[in-house]
Amino acid sequence: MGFAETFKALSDPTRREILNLLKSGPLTAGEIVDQFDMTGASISHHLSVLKNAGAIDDEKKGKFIYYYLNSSVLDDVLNWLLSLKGGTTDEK
Amino acid sequence: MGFAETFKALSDPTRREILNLLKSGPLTAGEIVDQFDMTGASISHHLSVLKNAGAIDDEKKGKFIYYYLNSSVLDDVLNWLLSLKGGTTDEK
DNA sequence: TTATCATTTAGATATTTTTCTAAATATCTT
DNA sequence: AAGATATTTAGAAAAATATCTAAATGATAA
Repeated sequence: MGFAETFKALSDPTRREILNLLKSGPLTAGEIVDQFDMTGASISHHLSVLKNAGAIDDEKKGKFIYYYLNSSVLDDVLNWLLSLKGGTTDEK
Repeated sequence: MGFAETFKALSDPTRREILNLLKSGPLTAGEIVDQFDMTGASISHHLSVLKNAGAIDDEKKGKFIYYYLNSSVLDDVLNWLLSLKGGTTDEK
C-alpha cells in the first residue's frame, strides 16, 4: 500500500521475473519455485512481498495456492511515472 | 543501469520527492537540500543514487551543481510496466 | 591568499533485505 | 490415523541502505 512498497517490490530481479511468469496466467507457488534456483522459503518470501505491495493476489485451492497478477497497483505506478514526464495523467 | 537500480532509486520517498521537484525545472543541490529536513550529505547520497540510476543528470556551473530530470530511463521502466499489462509495447 | 560557500566523500551506526535451514501448518491419500 | 505433499513461518547470518558527523574538495570573494 504505497509507492514505496510497490517500487521496492519491483526492485528485485526475482520478483520481476515472477510477475513476468504470471503475465501468462496463474501459477501455484510450487510451479513458481520450479522456475528458480532458490528455496521454496525464499520464493515464499518474495511472493509475500509482492502480495503486500498489491502486485499479486492468491487463491487457495485444496493443497495448492494459486498466484496471479493484479495490475491495478501497477497502474498507479504507471500513472505516477507518466505524471513525472509531463502530466498526461489525472492531475487531480 | 538496469531496472534494479531504477526501481530501487524510486523506492525511496525522499528520492521520489526530489524527482517531483525537478519536474518543474533544474535545481542546485542546495536548493534541493532546502526542501528537506535532512543533512546535505544525506541528500547528496540520494542524488548520487538517482544519478547512478540514470533518473537525473547534473551540470556544474561555477560554485553550483544543477540537477535535472532525465526521463529516458523512466521511459524504459514505463514500457516494462506496460508490457506486463498486456503488451502494448515494443515487444521485441 | 585566506576565508567562505556549495557540495561531496569517508567512516560509523542502526535498520532493512535476502537468503538459508529447520520447523510448523494445512491438505490430500491410503 | 499416518504418511506424503504444498506452502509458510521462525530464526539466523550476510549484505545492502539511510542517515549522521566530520573532513575533504573546488570555486568565489575579500
